[in-house]
Amino acid sequence: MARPREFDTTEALNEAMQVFWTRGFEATSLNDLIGAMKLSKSSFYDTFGSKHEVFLAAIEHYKKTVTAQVSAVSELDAPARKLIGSLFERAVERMTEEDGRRGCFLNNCAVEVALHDPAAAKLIGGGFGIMEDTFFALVQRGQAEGGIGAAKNPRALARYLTSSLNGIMVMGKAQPDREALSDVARIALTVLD
Amino acid sequence: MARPREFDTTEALNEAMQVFWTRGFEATSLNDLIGAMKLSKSSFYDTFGSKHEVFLAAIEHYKKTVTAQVSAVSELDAPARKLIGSLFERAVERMTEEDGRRGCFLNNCAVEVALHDPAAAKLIGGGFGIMEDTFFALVQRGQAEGGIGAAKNPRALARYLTSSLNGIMVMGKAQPDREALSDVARIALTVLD
DNA sequence: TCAATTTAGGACCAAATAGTCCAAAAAAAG
DNA sequence: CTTTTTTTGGACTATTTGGTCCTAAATTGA
Repeated sequence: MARPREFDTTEALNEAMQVFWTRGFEATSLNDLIGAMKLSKSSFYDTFGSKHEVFLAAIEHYKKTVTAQVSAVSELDAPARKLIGSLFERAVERMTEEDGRRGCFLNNCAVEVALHDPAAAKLIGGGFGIMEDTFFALVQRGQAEGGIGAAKNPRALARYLTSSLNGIMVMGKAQPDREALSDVARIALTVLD
Repeated sequence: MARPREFDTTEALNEAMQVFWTRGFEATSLNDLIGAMKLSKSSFYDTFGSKHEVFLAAIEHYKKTVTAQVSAVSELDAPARKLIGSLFERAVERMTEEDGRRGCFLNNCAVEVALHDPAAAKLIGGGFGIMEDTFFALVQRGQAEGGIGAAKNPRALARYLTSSLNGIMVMGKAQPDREALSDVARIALTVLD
């Protein structure tokens, strides 16, 4: 049952996430997975149960790692409004880079499977919730600092920012045009005035 | 070669679009398709060539039909700003109805296949372009009418609106919460002030 | 009604799918 | 070094995949 000492379950999960991220759930085959995770078929089923279970675990893994990165950015010593801006900027930039065009894993999953996979939908919803909470904290900070209009409902603003970021990433999939995406990001953030 | 007189290619394409729309490209099988299109396998390949070609044709079909509906709305006799608002409202409403949760076909396709299917990506980009143009016309009208701030770049605003609508639909996939989506839509439109 | 054309059904195909199972290798523990 | 525990590779399964092809049925126009 226990894996050999040097086997890193988290790392394998990370590889699985990468594959699902770039190819999507349906287009990822078992062979793709065990290839990326560097384990045998038998070990795969031993340890993870099924393709679907790995998929759910990969979403969970994404939430832990990527949202942690975003949270880290949000705690940098800079005006909150500026940090929000840089999160948007980075998204635009990534959508116009070759390896960044796969966008946000949660976004991809939401669109591809949420409708037919309730378990995944729940995890994805939770992931968006984390993003929202991150923005919420930033907005509150920004309102205290004065960089963001204090009259607005910070929870609604946080939702809006999460949604906007997702919109930019969808647009970037079909039209990875930096100018256009920059326009969108810039305008989206004027709401914070 | 020619189909029997009463066979409606456009209607078959419409059925194909419905299936791709609700299931996505990868998850749609040949049997799903010929079942929905009500045609034999041989006729399918005779007439449409391959699954992928039907997929592209379905995207094209969507552009013709759905974007035409949107254009129709945009020509109603009401303030442009109001019309934009009702387009957003309708999107929110649809994302919270059972059969509307599949969202926007272009959005789904962009996220699922654009990265790996250049032919599809091109069509999808064109589709977003049509949406953008529709918003562009509305924004210009709104600016002339005075309902939309005249100082802003209408092209950039149109891009922003397209992106925002897509963002709402992604959020709706995982969190079909009407209140939350309404919040987002309302805030998104404050940009037009 | 007859002959030409077009369609449908389904047999068939090779490849790929997710998943099972076991014998053998390898590692760990003593 | 031996025994026990783990892990592996790959054979195997049953099903499904997209796609081809041919025969028989149906529809057509005359």
